[in-house]
Amino acid sequence: MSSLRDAHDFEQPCPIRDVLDRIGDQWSLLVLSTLESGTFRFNTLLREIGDISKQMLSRTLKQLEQDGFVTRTVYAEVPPRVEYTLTDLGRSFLQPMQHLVAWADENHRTIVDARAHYRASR
Amino acid sequence: MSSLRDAHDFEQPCPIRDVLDRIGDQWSLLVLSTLESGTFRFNTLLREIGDISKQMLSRTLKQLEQDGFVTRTVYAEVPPRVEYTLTDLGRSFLQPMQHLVAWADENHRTIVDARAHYRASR
DNA sequence: CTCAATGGTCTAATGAAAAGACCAAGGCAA
DNA sequence: TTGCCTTGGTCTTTTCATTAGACCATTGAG
Repeated sequence: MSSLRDAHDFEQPCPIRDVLDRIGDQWSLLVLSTLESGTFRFNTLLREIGDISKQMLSRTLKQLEQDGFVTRTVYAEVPPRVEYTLTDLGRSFLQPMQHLVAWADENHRTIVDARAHYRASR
Repeated sequence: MSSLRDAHDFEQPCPIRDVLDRIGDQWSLLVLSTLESGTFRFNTLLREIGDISKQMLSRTLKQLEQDGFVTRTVYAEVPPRVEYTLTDLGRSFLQPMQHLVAWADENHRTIVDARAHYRASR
């Protein structure tokens, strides 16, 4: 198993850095976790997420589709209907993410306190 | 335990979103994982990471210090010596990250293949 | 006396992201 | 028949973050 640090030994495109580059942006995680609860149309996703722009949702979905996390299905209707849903890969990715979520829950207070303490000591 | 999605129920600052906002940027993870292997001075970190700018390293370290992931120690020498090291919190954070790293290793090929397939089907 | 090294900060140029106008196609109402 | 509505995007403009690189104070070495 490689470590995060190996990201700089560019023998090949490094797995972690490659994955984090895609997933570690502003929106991917939020889109993936929204899709966790089912299939969504474009505009529904937009409303669900709330503070993402059309452009970024479009771009993020395109990347996620490209990397095999999400499938895009177009129905030949008017007005058009396009549905997005998680692939098995996408679902499996959310599993390690849960560890991170759990950690965040456990340690959030500590972090908030650290910030308060930092500000107090300026 | 809250889910990633709860990020939008702004009762309080949501743990996950709060943590991801800080940690999910371009550099924090890379800095943290570099510090995993010990204590570093500013310029050494700069060289270790390689493609980060002074400004961003400075800013990233300041945030990590603020959130309690990293300690900053200044020695009254000339030229100045400033050392950065992980706190217990910082080290504990890298634990759930390992799950993500492992996932990336396991699934990287699948992702690369998905990309190739996507490109092929344009 | 000058030069190098450290840990930064400041400024100017570049790149990415957000906001919102715009588009095509057909259904529906008047 | 003339609008107007809806969807899923894209294009353009403005704003914001990031980068590259100059600059700074200090002092020990040559």
